[in-house]
Amino acid sequence: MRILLVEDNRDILANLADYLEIKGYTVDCAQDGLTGLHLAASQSYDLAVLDVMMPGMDGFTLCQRLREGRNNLPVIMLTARDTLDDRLQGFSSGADDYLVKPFELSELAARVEAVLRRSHGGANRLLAVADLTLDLDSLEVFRQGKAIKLNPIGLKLLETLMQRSPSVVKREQLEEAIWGDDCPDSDSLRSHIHQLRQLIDKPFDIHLLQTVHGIGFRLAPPQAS
Amino acid sequence: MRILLVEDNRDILANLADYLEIKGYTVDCAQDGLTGLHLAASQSYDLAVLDVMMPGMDGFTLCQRLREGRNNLPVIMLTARDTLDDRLQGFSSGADDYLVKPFELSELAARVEAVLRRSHGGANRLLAVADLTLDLDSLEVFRQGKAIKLNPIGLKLLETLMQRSPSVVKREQLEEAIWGDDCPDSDSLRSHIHQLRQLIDKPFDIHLLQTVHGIGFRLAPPQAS
DNA sequence: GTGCTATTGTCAATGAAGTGTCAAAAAAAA
DNA sequence: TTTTTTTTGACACTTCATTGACAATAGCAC
Repeated sequence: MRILLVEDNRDILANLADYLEIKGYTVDCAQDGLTGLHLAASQSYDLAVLDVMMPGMDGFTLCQRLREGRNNLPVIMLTARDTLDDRLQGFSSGADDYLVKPFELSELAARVEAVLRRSHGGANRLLAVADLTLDLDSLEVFRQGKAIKLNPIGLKLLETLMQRSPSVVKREQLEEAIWGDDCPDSDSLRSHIHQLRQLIDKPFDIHLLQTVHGIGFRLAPPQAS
Repeated sequence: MRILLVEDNRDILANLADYLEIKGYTVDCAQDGLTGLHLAASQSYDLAVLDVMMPGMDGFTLCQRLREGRNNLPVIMLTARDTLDDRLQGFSSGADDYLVKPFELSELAARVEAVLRRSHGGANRLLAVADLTLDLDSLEVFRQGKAIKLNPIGLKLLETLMQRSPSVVKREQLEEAIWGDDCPDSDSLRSHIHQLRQLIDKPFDIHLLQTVHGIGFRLAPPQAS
């Protein structure tokens, strides 16, 4: 696991770096925000630990830059207790966790471990088909970066289709996935498929939700196997 | 607060002792491990600060003896920078924290404060979602630097939502988190969610507490992945 | 190709279920 | 007691699921 550590105080920096290395992490250090940003851009890290108070680019700004440019690199912020209140409004910069100075090193280790667990092996189950994604934990649906709001049934339908993509899913299988054993009399599956199409396909050029006449439906880019 | 300080170098010992006493602690000193052990056995301390390199009984051994004999006296170890193995051994012997020489006195004070706060109070856990924070020890809630006062149920609700953020938390999970197995007959969860919204979302522009119809609620900034 | 039939797409309306809101009663705490 | 917290019920409102009707399409037999 690689950690990027940005902290302007040389002693604290050395202390934290030593400790994290003892814990088995590979640590790269920077003493100012700009250096940290460059490192983050040129290297690949699993986690960034940023001090808030730094000359030049402060931790908040650095965190925001990281969030803009790269994929979601987890961030832990270090902040002094007496500046906590004033700076809370800057906390929308998107850090994953915060640590108030002074803190124990073991506390830092616990946070690092927790954040890494959450971001890596964590319960972040994400389904993706082409440019369509479904996060099974937050139940957020995105296509081409746009958020899409779905009903519970729409979500269940999409989940089933995505999990089996690009296979065809039979109507009966879809109905069972939604209603279990007691399906409604008339086939209201049609309506739900229609509604799902309206939301995930209609606003876009490429249509992913395809009908296989007499059998069922499949979710896949056209002419894929 | 009583601190036991064990350090063989007379000058350093005096320096540290003076500083800690200025900071308001009561400090007992020992210049070797055996004396330190006797003091620890006969007196009652809140914290021990031990040098690693000492003639006779070294800091590690002393730390282990302390751990064997007495209840959990918190220990901070002082170790030289160039001895990495020492540090590893320090943690296996059960120290709560350690400091690499040379260090600033203010750094020592910070560690002492942190260790004492944890051993007396709880761990300093701070949950954060966007600009909303919840300190699990003091049970203080802040948003944009403003303090927010919450009921016990509101706190429990917020804690559960923050811990799982940005995942959706099902109604049943929230109800179980609050009431355990015997939930109230009617769904008073609605009222509590409503009240929580009034306090943490209504006064602000960005609403964090989102409802996922038919499923539950989630605490997250809108549209964020 | 033509016509027939089963299947599917489309849409609006209905009723059901879930939710937001508020205030008063009940319970608990101070 | 007084105060705070929690529960409950009522009502309005939103969202959802289901249904039925009709049009459009695909597949099949001829």
